[in-house]
Amino acid sequence: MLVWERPEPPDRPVPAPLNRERIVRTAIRLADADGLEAVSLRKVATALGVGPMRLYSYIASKEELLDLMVDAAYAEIRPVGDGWREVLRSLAESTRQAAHEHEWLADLLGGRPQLGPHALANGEAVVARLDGVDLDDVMPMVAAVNAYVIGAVRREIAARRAERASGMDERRWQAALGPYLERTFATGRFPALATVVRDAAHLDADHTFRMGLDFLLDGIEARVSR
Amino acid sequence: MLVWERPEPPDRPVPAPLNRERIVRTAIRLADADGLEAVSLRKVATALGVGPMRLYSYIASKEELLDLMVDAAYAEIRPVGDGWREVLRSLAESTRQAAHEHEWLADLLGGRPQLGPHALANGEAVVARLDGVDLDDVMPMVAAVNAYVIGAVRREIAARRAERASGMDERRWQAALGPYLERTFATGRFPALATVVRDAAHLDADHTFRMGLDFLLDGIEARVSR
DNA sequence: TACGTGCCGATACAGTGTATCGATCAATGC
DNA sequence: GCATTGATCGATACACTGTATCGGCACGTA
Repeated sequence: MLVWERPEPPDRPVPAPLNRERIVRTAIRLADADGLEAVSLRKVATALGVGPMRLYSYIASKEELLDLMVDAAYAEIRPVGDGWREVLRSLAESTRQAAHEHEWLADLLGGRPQLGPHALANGEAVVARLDGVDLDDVMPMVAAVNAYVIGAVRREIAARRAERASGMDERRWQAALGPYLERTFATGRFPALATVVRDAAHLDADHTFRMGLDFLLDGIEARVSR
Repeated sequence: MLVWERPEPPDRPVPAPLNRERIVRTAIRLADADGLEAVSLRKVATALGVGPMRLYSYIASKEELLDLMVDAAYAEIRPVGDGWREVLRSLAESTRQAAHEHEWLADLLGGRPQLGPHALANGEAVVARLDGVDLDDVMPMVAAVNAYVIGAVRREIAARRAERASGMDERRWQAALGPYLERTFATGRFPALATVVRDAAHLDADHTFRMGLDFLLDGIEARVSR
């Protein structure tokens, strides 16, 4: 077969100059699309058109890559507003929104200390906007809000995934979980819980998040201006 | 070589009757000793003296094993006390204590919906003790406390691990982290943060946890008795 | 041109979760 | 009592993981 008849080999991904940013962006793209378990050094490397070991010039371990991903996400989390209440609320809401856009964040947030530049810049932005607050109150306030957000977001994303996993539509979810809870409650072993689940008002995710956040901010207000 | 000269083979671990409880207890023992990454189906099976695939008669996947571990841990989390404030505080404190005894809990809490019998029994115990509270307030209150605890405990355990990992003593930790922060702050890019870290009072883990919890409970109080 | 040197990445290794399917054993039918 | 069937169990295998190793290559220097 002559050259002319043979098709050219497909374009290889050009060995573009590598750097941490490109690596992290690629990993985030994979994680956004298919979750954290889709992020392996081999897959990231393949997507970049390089061998797996190439990445080890830029990171020392996979954990470092995950740290870099989280720090990159922190770049999207910026509090705005005036006054400590607005600032903390906006910190919480924008963290939550980042986790909605990058569900894998829910798996990583709070899992390791965040000391990267964007995380620190985020802390700086928050603290700088709390300038009216007593210096000794700043850290506890921010820590409490962050703790609440991390936990709330984890539960929210976990619930979302469970729904999604039980068949793509919400029909099956109710078909699978509803009966289980019905049967469980029917045993009579959880009467108080059954009553609450059956009779109390059910808030959606947004309202649940905001209500908890309001609790917290109200409580902070009571202490800060005591 | 005659039989008499040949040593008997070493005692095999007797193929003790298997059940989920033994499997879960073994997995928890491994996780307590060496962390979650020490829990592999092979290691659990080996510790039980059986082949890996044997476990699949009792669980459908590793995730199910982790779910069972979390549910087993919930058996140790029981709120006590009278009045919603005492109950919620005790829920928070006993959850935190369980995570101190089983650090791997910090990795799993909030990661998947908890619908196991012990988790439900825990919910039942909490809700049953909140009988004075308006029915529509119960879930938001409990959800908020749980969210806070999950986040707070994750951060606390993460910090503890970081210290422990940077050399067994605390010397190296300060030798490694202190200078990094010093250098970072010395750049002048995080002035407000630097001021707080350097000049504000530093609470230990216990006080930080309780302070955040107090914020939250105060805020709940404001709403519940409005 | 010859030599030393540093680095890059192919290969290899030990480990993972789990699908597969042949061997084994109990129960059943004659 | 024996043959056959059926179910069950677990050894083997597979695809994949993170990362250590080290041969070979390119490059800078003598």
